[in-house]
Amino acid sequence: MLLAWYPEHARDLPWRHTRDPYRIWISEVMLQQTRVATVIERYTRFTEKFPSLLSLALARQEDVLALWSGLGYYKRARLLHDAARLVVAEHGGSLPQTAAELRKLPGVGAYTAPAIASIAYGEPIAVVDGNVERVLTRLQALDADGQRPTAGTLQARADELLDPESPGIFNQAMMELGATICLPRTPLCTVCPVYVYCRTRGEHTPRPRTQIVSRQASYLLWRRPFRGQTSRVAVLLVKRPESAALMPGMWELPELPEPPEQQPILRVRHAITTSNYYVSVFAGDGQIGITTPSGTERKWFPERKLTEIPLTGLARKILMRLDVMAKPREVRRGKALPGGEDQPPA
DNA sequence: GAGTCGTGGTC
DNA sequence: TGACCAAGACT
Repeated sequence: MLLAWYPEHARDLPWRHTRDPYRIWISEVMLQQTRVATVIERYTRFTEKFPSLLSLALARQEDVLALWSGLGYYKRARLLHDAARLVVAEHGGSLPQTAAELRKLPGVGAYTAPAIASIAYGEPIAVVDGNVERVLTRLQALDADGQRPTAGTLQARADELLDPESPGIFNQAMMELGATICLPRTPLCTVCPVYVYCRTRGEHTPRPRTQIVSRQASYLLWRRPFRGQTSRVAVLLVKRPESAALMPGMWELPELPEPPEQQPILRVRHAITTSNYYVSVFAGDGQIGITTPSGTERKWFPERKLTEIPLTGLARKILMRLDVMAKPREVRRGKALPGGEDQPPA
């Protein structure tokens, strides 16, 4: 029933048009904790720039991170790059073909290994992601005792249900069901293809979350002509230390310890995992001193270089809102965005 | 096993 | 507006 439902209702996604294990791998890593809609555009750009595992392995880490900028969880990009080099060095450039072997690659965990193995190589092994967990928990009332089922229980139940003839399709169908029908808040039980088998019909206790705290931050946007050319503008950026726990080695605007006595040119809210940052951006002109920790690299970047360096998501957001940085080309419907929409208030 | 790591969309 | 949360991995 699920296998019959899937072809009719599956979304048309770029990575469903390929059987290239490398591309499946890229898509799975990008999709980790990241929405499909966000990944689509990034996947396309990434695979255009790095069309093969070898091209990725040969790339500089900075160029990989630049393409990842804004996607979040930058450790994924580093581990992906490390894994690509490892595959070239130790596996002759071809991905391992079993979940057990794939699992040994950095960044390939309990979900991603079976996902690649089943989708790209047809190994009969079930995936358990957030969707599958929710679907199974509801379908079989696995939290009837008030406890969330363990990973082992979920994997066992999923493997029991798996169709060994079409493991890749089955796995994607389970995830698709969770993503489009068996939704977290309001499951669409009336159109669910497995409604008659469902023990709960949507009852489900969500997992507890860690609390969000609010913080404030001020940043400086300092622009000046680039190499004396009045037609080109450069922006001052600082590089986060390689030792930083958060976003190491990525470029951002200089942060101000205190908000200066002037009106900000932009206010934005930016959520970073467990913190909500209320950010003010001030125009710099050399009057506002910036004190960066010793050893921190500072550099003036011309506008056109900004797309080529690993910026933090917040820096990208600020530079795009203030029209310093061009927005990435709009793909959908071929409708070019008129520049300069979403202007900040004066 | 719980904390941590980013971000943008949605309601 | 603010809380929720997405095809998780790692420590």
